[in-house]
Amino acid sequence: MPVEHPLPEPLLELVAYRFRVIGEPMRIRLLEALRHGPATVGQLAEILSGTQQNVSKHLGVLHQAGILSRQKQGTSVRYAIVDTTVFELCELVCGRLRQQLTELSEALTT
Amino acid sequence: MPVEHPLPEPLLELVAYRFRVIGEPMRIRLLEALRHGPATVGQLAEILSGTQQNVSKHLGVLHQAGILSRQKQGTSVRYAIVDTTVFELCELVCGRLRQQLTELSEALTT
DNA sequence: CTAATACACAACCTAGCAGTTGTGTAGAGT
DNA sequence: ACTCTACACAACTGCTAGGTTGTGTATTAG
Repeated sequence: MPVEHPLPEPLLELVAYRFRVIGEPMRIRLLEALRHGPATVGQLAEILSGTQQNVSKHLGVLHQAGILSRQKQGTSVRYAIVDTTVFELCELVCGRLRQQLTELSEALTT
Repeated sequence: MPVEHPLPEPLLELVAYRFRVIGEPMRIRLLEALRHGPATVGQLAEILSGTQQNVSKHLGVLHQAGILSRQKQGTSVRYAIVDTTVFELCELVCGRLRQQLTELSEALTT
């Protein structure tokens, strides 16, 4: 069943919050980095050239939103993707953005 | 072709910005209201119980992002959806949220 | 021309969030 | 016990953006 309209206010807040969680470049980069497999905070901080605290903070946000899973391994913590729909979301937006850009360039050249 | 990884920084910013644009309850409500057809600023302000200025501001953001079209009709301005992918995005998130909630309630009852 | 309508723009206040810095904590090695 | 490593938590700063208020602009009616 499709979602009823209008959306109830609490669900509305949740949906908006979910979009805002993904609406940060750093967090998208973290999701991209985790796309090919789990990684620890330190690994991600090194790959993305971010501070440990900042990366940990963003990972915490993604974890609390239910997008990532957290697993302790000794002193390390491994994060992994559990909500793969985020990639569908990103590709939908990417596709639409490229469509907009091509339309714009066509409008400029004609 | 799928988007290359890692995403280049400018595209990353655009994608993140697009998510942030949709990541506001008021704007989602505006999109929902426009789902069944175009409407003017005044109509939307009345339907959603918002001030004219605030509604106009949010509509401007959605228009600048290429999600809405703007058409003057006398003293009124009619906005309409041009990017229907926003609804796919919302339904993806809604579906995922409901799945999370059911999983959570199941985990609580067992 | 005057007035009313419908909308957008600008200034302001404020809340929220990203990023940094400092500190606390838990596990592994010596 | 001591130390190092890896991570999280808390406090602080600065910026961004939402909401309100006030004002400007264009169109229509009288």
